[in-house]
Amino acid sequence: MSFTLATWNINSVRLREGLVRKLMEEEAPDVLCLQECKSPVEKIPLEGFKELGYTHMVARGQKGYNGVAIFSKIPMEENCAHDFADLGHARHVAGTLENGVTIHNFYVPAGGDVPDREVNEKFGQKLDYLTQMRDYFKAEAPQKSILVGDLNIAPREDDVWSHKQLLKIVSHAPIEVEHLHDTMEAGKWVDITRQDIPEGLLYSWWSYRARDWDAADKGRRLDHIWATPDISNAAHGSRVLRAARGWEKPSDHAPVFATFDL
DNA sequence: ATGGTAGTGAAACTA
Repeated sequence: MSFTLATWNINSVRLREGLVRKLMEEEAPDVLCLQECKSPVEKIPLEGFKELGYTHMVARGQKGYNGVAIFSKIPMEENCAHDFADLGHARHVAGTLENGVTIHNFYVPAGGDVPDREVNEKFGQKLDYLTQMRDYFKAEAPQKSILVGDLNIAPREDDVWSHKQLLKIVSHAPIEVEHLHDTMEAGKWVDITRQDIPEGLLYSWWSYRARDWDAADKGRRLDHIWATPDISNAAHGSRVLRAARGWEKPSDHAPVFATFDL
């Protein structure tokens, strides 16, 4: 079977229910992973999504902040949910599809403004979160698994509009990129987006604060799709739906897609 | 060096 998966930081699933439905109707991924739902699970507007065929959901939520959800047209059961770094935040949930593929959906802490844990507690929490992710995947090698989400790190030079100017900016600082690579290695994860699109500038996020995000194009690739080696060669068709950043009342993130032929 | 915008929820926090 073949299935298409998308990951999108929606920045409020209730405010942007209409945009989620638009994506479901126009792009129709089999599985849609959302981050920053900013909603308790019981207030997620399920009905409209169900009508479009997304009859399965696993989610974790809280009031006002964070929140992750996976919507699927394919039968899916909850696998697990972890509170890495013990922040008490809804930042991870995992589901297993009926084909045996497990999907981990993450919203990694943004990490505040200063890339130094000595002066910025939030940056320390981000590094600790990544370290615990690493240890979790090192303890038991994930198999037939996909990891997606807003990882809040743009690891490569061509994942940002200016490598040089962002070296001291949280999301592209060397220490956090190192932590992300450690997490990747621990689970033998393959970066599917860059497997499919190995060359060139590629972004999934553009700040709300830019005067003209499209013309300025000062983006970063913060949203990722990874897979374990046993299914990584089944992946193809990766893309970023940049157009969604230009929709009315948009999220500051664009959805990222990949297709798996299994 | 600063401020620019957005969401939640009704001030201050987070991004």
